[in-house]
Amino acid sequence: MSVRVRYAPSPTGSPHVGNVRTAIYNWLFARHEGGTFIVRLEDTDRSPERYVPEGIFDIEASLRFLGTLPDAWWVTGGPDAPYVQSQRLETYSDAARKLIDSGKAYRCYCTRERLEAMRASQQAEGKPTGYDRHCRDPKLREALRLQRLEAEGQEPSSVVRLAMPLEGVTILHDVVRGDISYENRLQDDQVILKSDGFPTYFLAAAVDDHAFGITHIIRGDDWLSSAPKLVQVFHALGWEPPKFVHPPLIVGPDGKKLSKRHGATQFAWFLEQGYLPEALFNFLVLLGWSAGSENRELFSVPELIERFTLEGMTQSPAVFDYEKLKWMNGHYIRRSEPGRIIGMCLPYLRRAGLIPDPPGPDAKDPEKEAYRINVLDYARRVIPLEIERMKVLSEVTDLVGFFFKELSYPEGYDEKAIAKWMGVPHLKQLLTAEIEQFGALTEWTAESIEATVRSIGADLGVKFGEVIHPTRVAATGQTVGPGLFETLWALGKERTINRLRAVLEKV
RNA sequence: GGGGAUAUCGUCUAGAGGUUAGGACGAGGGAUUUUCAGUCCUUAAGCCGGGGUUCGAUUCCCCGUAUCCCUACCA
Repeated sequence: MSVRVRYAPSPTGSPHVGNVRTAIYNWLFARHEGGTFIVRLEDTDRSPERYVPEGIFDIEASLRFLGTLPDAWWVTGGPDAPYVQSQRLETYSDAARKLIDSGKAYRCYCTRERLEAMRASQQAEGKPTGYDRHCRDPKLREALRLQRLEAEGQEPSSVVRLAMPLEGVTILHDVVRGDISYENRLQDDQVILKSDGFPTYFLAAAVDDHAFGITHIIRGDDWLSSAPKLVQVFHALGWEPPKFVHPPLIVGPDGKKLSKRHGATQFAWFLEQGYLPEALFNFLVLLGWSAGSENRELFSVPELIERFTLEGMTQSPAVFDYEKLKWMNGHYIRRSEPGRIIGMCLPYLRRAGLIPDPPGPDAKDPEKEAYRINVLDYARRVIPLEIERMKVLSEVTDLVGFFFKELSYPEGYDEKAIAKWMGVPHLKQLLTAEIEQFGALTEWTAESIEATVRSIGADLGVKFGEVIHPTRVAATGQTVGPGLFETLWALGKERTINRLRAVLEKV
């Protein structure tokens, strides 16, 4: 039977990177096996604090960004549509009814108050917490129902609970962890249908996984403990559960499940910061999976599809190392087509106010032309010089800022840079000579600039560094940056001379 | 309190009875060079503890310890 896997996110906002990784694993496995990758929305939790309807767009965006497109989902539909659980409520209530009829589940009329009191006393006595199965007894259940009926004057609300077997064990066959057994008597009579008519995860997942013909459930390790309940729902419904695959959790530096406390974890943040899809993809895959003895960590997506097997899954939690991600992102930035990086950088420059917004579609041609020459061409000349220094795209604004900002000495100049180089004795002579000789250059190239600067240095009788550094500071306001000559070239003759002149006037 | 899982450099990991315990990020040093970055070379850094099994355990088993996860009308 061919592999069918699913990614089942909930719309709670921008996806957590852990979920993104789960999506990647499912997608890779499906692609490696030539199987089917299904994405369905688990929107059965309607409580306002957790239900974020717009989250669905973030989920879609994350899948598109990474290129892990499903074979079937709510966007394109598919043979098992709909792929949104809130649109399948009848299926779940049918299943619940079937379970009640067969005695595998029962209605529970316990109030939240009773449940809370029960839990409180269990905790106070140091006893294991869990539902006391009060309503599993038909007599007690009916008594409670009548009591509430009388008090409330109408049929009381109820939930449906799974009647867990009271004996025996549930064996979970986990592909990465082997067989795990759980004692049934320790499992709760889980609520499977809520009083609002929505199913809980356990019912909905079992029903849908069965309906979709899912063969492997690949999901985070945080689901491992509750897996026997899911398995029991399958059994109760008379179905064979899929195979389970529980990759390890992604944790923070403190070893706890990665969350906001550890820094940004949401997909949207990585997008804003300027992480490349291939870097995120590559990095996330390696958090819980390894290509074995290959001793490599840089893989293209096709290479990963080729290599991705469940045997490569690791089993201990992985700390999310932002530094390593940055390194990898820098690596991919450097290996990208510069044009692509430039295009991705422009929005950051615009947002930082370094370059203006492009003229609208109905702008006049001369205006468009001016924008192309003054803004785009300049950006295209300047950004490539900083590409090897970028770890994330958003850094571009700091990196190329000096190219765009208006500098007026000492405004905009780095203090330490001034202290170090704007007081050297030969400064005025140097700047004067540069302004004059640069002005006379007919060809403004890195080579011609270098030749000019070198000869000025020789005339002044100072070491190369003694002319390089002051020149850089005068022209850029800082001590770091790309090679001086390409920097001046990119800056342009006019801008360079203007800046040098402004400095000369003030020192 | 109960249950489950996990345990190799600081971090991600390779290893599947005998290895100089390998690679990567990060850190240190060096080279290149006009700075930074990059690139190249290089150094330090690890098998949780205790019992077994075995001629021999990082590796297999048990116990302990530690950590994490679950323990909701959330997923």
